[in-house]
Amino acid sequence: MPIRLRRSFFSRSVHAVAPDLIGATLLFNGVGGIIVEVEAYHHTDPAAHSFGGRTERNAVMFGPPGYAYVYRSYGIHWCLNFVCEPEGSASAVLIRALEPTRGVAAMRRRRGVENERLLCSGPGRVGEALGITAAHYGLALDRPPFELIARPHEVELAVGPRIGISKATDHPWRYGLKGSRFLSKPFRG
DNA sequence: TGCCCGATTAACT
DNA sequence: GTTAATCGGGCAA
Repeated sequence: MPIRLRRSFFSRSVHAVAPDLIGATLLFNGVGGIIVEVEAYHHTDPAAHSFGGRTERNAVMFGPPGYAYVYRSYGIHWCLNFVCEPEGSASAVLIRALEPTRGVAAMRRRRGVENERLLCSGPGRVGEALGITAAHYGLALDRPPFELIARPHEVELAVGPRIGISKATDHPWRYGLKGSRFLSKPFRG
């Protein structure tokens, strides 16, 4: 029987939650797959959206853990984060890539691509494949339309520096499923 | 109000 | 490897 992740799963340091999400399954309205790549962001980290303090955009990061932080990226894409740690720490995990397992036809339709490897291999692609928008900002992760299922067994992790940022680039806070072909980019080494 | 730039992607050369 | 697309957040004025 699959075990659902509870709210308490997110009541830990973002640096503990992020690697533990690799191998878990993320579904949104029954569509999604296995989380194969994430990045951790904390408000003491200059690369985090919460670094400059609370604003309208990042407000949910300053609230209790276990909720969705959704933001618009480059005016084009919607990216999904899971808020972590005790209330007020303003940290979150960016969901960067999934291995598609459920609702693949729906994801192909939304993305307009056939190649399964390209359906969810990047944060903007995950948002588009799952149909995430600003309407889902602040939703609880332990209730529909979200469903999170614990990984059934331990996995081998890949760790490296985060992608696409210009500040705090040397922290190894990107985590992936070692050897997965669904990563947004390969891990070095 | 205006300006700069970004936790990106796809389509180029 | 390079670049356009596209727009809201954040900050200076």
